[in-house]
Amino acid sequence: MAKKPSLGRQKIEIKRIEKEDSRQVCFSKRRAGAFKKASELCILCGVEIAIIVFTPAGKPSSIGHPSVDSVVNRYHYCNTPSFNLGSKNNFSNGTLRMNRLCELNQQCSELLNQVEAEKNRRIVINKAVKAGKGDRFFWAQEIGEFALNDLRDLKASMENLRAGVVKRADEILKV
Amino acid sequence: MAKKPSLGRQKIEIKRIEKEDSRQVCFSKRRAGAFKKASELCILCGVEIAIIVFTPAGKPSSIGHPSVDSVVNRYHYCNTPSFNLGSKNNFSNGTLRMNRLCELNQQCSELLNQVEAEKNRRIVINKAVKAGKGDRFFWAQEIGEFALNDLRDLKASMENLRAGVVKRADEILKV
DNA sequence: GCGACTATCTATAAGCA
DNA sequence: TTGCTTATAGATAGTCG
Repeated sequence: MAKKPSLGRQKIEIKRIEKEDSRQVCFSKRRAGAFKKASELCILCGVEIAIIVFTPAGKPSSIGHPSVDSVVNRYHYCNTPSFNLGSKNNFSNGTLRMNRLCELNQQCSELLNQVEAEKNRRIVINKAVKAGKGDRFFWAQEIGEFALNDLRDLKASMENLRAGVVKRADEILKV
Repeated sequence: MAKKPSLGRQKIEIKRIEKEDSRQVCFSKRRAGAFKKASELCILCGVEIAIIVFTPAGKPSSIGHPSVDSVVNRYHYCNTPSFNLGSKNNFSNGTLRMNRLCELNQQCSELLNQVEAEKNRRIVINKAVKAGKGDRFFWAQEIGEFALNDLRDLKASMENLRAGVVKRADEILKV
């Protein structure tokens, strides 16, 4: 009779794969997929891109157009205020520090944007909830509470982060 | 008569998209896809990864875990002959600073993940609201508004954080 | 670890809001 | 730019060799 050669692709949860073999296989396949995506993005949109990844075994693996180094250099260059360029040979500490601060700033900007977007979505949902007339939504209630708890944690994390930044900045200034 | 709501996804050739608008849209969507893939690879396989890409407009955009810089540094370290190790002690201050900043970067990454998780939950809630069509949802409404207030606070915190980072960065540059 | 294969799952092109 | 929808193209989990 008919056999089932394969169940086909199964849905998986995005969390660490515990089985080492599976993790390794997944890594190989997805790394290839990621590199391909990068390549396509590069060709389709004519942009520069670089990916650096470390295998589970800790070996570096990378791809870049025109090259990893050129992209990384351009990245550092872009994150370095132009008036620092004259003292390029002074790169040592200040510039590295600056890069990190700039990056942090950039990430925070992105977070801000996301929060803003999320806020707007909340407004929409609120309106929907008001307009709608639901019942038998116990499960939705649970979800709502989870989300709320998460937001509390998130807020706390942000506060810690801010405190850390301020403190660190103070330390730097003392030097 | 029957209309054609959409032809759905069309096959495209992997070559530079000439139409500028389309190229820009494609870039935005695929960059998001690529970043997501990187994030999944990172979580599923527990590896470090960084992507640096420049928008068609030339602006740098990046993602990295634990941070772009830490991955780039590790990459350089791996590609750097050991004779650089001798001057380790020269990094005394810088290294401590770097570690601290890396921690902050990591916190930022985690926050990003949390925001992402929140976004996903929102989608679930949204669908739930759409799917159901009952009434008396006042509790959900409260939750929604509470969350909204939290988001406002969160946004304010982030703005302060960013302002602090920018200010400190400026001060450092003056030195 | 590397391909091959299949059945699914996921990403996304196109068009519009 | 970002979101949403539809319908399809592309990626990949599970399995075998």
